Amino acid sequence: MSNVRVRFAPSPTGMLHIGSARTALFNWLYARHTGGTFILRIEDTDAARNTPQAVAAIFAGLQWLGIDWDEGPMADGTTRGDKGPYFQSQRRAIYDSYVQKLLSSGKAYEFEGAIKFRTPKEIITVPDVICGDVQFDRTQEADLVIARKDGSPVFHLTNVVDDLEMGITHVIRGEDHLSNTSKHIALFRALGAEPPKYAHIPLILNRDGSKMSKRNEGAAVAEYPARGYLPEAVMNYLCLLGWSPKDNREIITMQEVIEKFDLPQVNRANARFDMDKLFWINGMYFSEMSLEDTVPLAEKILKEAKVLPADFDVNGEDRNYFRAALAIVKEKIKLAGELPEWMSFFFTDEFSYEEKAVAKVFTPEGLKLLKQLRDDLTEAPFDVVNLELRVKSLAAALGLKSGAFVHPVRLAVSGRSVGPSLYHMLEVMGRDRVLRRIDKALERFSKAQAAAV
RNA sequence: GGUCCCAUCGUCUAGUGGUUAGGACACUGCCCUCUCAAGGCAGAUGCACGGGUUCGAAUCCCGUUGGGACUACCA
Repeated sequence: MSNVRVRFAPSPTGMLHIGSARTALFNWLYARHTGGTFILRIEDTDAARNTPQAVAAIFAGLQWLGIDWDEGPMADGTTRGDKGPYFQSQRRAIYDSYVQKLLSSGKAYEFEGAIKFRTPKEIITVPDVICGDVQFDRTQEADLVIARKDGSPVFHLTNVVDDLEMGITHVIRGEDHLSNTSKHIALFRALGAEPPKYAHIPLILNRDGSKMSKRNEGAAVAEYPARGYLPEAVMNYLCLLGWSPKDNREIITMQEVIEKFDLPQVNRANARFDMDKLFWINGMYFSEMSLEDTVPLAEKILKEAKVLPADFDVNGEDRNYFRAALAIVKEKIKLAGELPEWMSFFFTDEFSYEEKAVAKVFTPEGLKLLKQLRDDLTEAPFDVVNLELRVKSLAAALGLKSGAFVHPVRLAVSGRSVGPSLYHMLEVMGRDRVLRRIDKALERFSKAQAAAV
């Protein structure tokens, strides 16, 4: 156990921003790397934004990502740590006493009802672990308001007081706070305390370089589980924004990152969020995930998409069918969010047919071949090996490529031109379902063609 | 406007004076193939610009340009 104490201090805004999550991640990594303590503190002094739901969004986001904290409020309402309370809204008396202290030492004064900090007019150097020494000329700066007319303390004061009271050793936060830091250092000094070490990490921008605000796509952590992303993938991707294992690897376990992570190696340039790369990383994790681990995830997503009825029991009588279908689809996709689109036809005969594919595949010739194959499928064993054998020998006998049969069948049984491996799909669906769907397609599209002629 | 930060392929990055500037995503072509993925192979694309320093600069310095942050009695 080292004496490192770092904190993540979000304010409840109704969502956990992906950039905030990355800040939390880097604090967490540093704490775990050094064997220090990771603290969660809720900066909820803005009463307007402070709702239980907004705080819950922070807990939910961190928990989903797998970022745990050693001190602070827990999601179940309990508190860990002896430096609390960890909600700023409950620390008013502490702030008041510090304001008083500054007032009585003459370092603050009343101004039209508010309290101003007599900012030292000097050049202050911020020794930043990531950015190096950064100088701020405060000789011309106006004094800083630390308490409003109504007596409530402002951010700069509460932030400094809490970091001081909670024994924070390293402040790891977004670069947007770099220019605030000279004020914070001045406050620490006025309070007779040594400022913590500072590490300002680069910001995450949109793909086009603009600021990622809460309304932008991908800004809210909650979007990721909703879209079927895996927390391990999001964490892995976030680590790669502003930090690198430096050995040309993209996929890396949190255990390894914890071992290698350190502050001086963090990049100084802002990074842009690339959803394509996250998608790819997610695919890497998704393909490594066991089928059984995928089941609950698939169940949730398929039920939300109404592909499965709400009372569908994944361990009930359709257990094997569900798993078999999931297994052959899983290896074709990168994201659980693709599951509804890829699996809906397994569970209903009432699907639509891709129009372009119909025009291309259900030609008179295509339907003739489909009929021929259908009649060939009634007797032979209905398994992958035999199915493939039947299709290939049938095609060979006619001097055709197997695709001549494959495409019409795929379209007939799924309505799609793309999907899982056909022979596996047929085996999973079973003879009855397959024949039924082929007959249905045959009837419908033969009639349509007769009518067209 | 002022202050501060930043600048290697489209994007994320490796690189700390001497490299054919490496990897990954995305992109293109080919192979494989029942489609789509995966996989394999090949390819295109980059040191923002201009000055220095140096025998030698992506690497160090200055300037320009561009991007970002801050500039609240918000956090």
